[in-house]
Amino acid sequence: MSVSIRELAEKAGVSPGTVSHVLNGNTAARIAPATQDRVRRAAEEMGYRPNRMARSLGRRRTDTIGLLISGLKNPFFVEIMETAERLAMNAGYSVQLDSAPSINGTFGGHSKLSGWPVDGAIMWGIGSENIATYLEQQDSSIPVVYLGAARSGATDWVSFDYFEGGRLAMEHLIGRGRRRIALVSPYAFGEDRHEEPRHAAYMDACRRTGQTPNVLLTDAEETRQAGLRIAERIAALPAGERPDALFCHNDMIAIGVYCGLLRGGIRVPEDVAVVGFDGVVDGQFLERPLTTIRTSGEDLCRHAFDILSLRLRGDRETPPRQIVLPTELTIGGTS
Amino acid sequence: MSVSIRELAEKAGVSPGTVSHVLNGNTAARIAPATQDRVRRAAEEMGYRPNRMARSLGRRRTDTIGLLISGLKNPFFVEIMETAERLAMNAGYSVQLDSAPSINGTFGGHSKLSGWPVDGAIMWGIGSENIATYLEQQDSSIPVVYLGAARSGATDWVSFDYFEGGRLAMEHLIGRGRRRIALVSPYAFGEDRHEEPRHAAYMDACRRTGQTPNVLLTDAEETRQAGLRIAERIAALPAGERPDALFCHNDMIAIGVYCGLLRGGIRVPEDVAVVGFDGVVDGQFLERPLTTIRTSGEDLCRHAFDILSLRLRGDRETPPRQIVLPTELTIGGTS
DNA sequence: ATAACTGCACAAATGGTTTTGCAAAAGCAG
DNA sequence: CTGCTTTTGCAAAACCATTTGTGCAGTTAT
Repeated sequence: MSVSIRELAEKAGVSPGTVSHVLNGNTAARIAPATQDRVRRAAEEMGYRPNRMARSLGRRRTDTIGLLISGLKNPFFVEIMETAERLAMNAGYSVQLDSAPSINGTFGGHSKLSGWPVDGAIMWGIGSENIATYLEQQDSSIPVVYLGAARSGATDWVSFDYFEGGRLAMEHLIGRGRRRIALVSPYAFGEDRHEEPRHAAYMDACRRTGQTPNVLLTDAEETRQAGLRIAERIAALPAGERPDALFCHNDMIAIGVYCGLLRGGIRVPEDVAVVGFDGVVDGQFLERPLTTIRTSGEDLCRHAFDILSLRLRGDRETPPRQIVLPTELTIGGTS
Repeated sequence: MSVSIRELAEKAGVSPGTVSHVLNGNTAARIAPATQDRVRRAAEEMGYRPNRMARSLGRRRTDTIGLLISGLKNPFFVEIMETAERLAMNAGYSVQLDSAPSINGTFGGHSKLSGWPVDGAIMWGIGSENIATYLEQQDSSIPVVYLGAARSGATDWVSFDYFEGGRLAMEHLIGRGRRRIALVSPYAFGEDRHEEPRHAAYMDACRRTGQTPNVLLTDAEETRQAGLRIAERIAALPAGERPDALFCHNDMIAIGVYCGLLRGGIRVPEDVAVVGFDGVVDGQFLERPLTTIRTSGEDLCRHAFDILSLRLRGDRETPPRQIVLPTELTIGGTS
């Protein structure tokens, strides 16, 4: 058992309240320097650590932020996670991670969330069901910063300029003479995410260059395996009917696609060019680095944390911060 | 603000204690069915959720297990993490993740750990400093199951048969006629980890086949970047002085090595064979799947969790469980 | 002598759990 | 039916480990 504030108080010859005042640096309590010394010394000697449960209970805050993201199999989210962890630690917060298996995976009821209360949260804001479940468990008045998609209403969010990213990708492919570009996406048009800006950019570019849009769906998956399956379907087509370029919704899919194309005997980029999205490090460790639209998960998370810090410090009233971060074309060897 | 047990009790017309008994299914308290109904209904109506801090404080347990692992950039650890999360959730536990940036990265003092108390922990047992720091923060009497390395003393642990894995890798390479096999490892001999069984297996095989051992060190890193650098060094050698095979300490390194060799114009496996270790999914998404020694992070974690469950259920006295899991050679296209 | 200040103990509050105890109801022998 | 024991059902209180505001004795300043 660990040592309690009462034992420590006894050893230092003061009351528990005094210990608390000293150790929390409560200057309003005006504890004599000599007493402070005694308390601190005793705390050191006994290896006192305040019980975090009791402390949070009394203070009505946990010094913890929640991080709700969707599947660490995608290194993009690992980057966000590690950044959040780092920033939070430096600011004196802990992180409670709640990671859904996939972007569309549900937590299957609140029992699948950790359930620990947090002071605020950062969440990858796609699966609205997950968000609702999460907020239901938390005091719903905690500040939340959403990631990865523009949101309506007075919420704080940070996202990327996905439309511009899509435009960059399409421009690039078109500039390389591709005229039968297909989009590989987990999302069908008209579904819940019909506002997907990458789709819009794709459609836009098709229209401008007179191409017939061709969307290859991965059944809501965003994995390498899904990409692989898409590539197999493409490889099975007669050479004349194949797209000459694939704009993939993210790098995981693109990596699977790339790999599947090569295995199907299709040359990349000679026969089919491949462009991903996100700029995860994995894409740089193919024999040809993946052409991709780079986004910085670190920047994303940093901005989100800055906003959250602001709210946690009490600024609940200033207008919502809504940030759109730039994207950047990284030309690799697959296009 | 959320509703407290007192408010709920008032609404149901009972005392707070009774509410607690009902909601926790305390049969010893013999609450009349009708009263139970009333309480449950009121709880439902008011959306009551017990405050987890208060609950943990009173019960002296957190229903949370700690998971101390070393760097989710390596998908091997993601697999462990997700497994732990899943098993814990099903058993009614939450997971508090504490992830060091890398296997040798230090947390830099306890402020870098989340600091939330847990009922028990599973930890990847390499960095002894991290472990000490961690245990110092926790009630040191909590049960801990170590992962990934045999440990002395009466501790529970689960590991793989790394020596056998190393032997499999070396046999395989030797069977394919390789006679200038180098080991790529983050650990020098004689350092803190001089017991590293993969080294032992390597040395063993060298001795039996009369090869001169050749250990290429990555400066304690286990990343793709480190592997890439090793490959660059190899590519810079005159063809005659190059190893004809590389046995890499893990898949991350192997992927970097593979990639670097290709970019250096070296053919894999014709000029140099590459074998990894772990069997992470990333290795299967190179144009040639990586030959590797497959280990199941899921099995590892499952066993660890079983043991931890046992201890958490009160079995603290039975002899330590120490489990060594098998490894398996997966032949890909890089050897 | 009175007012202001100093330094700390004290106690209430946080939101639960769990043990104890007691009144009322039920069971049972006479 | 009475008087005793047992059982039932729940309130009450102690406890968990801390924070924080109040109050008060003792000291110093005016």
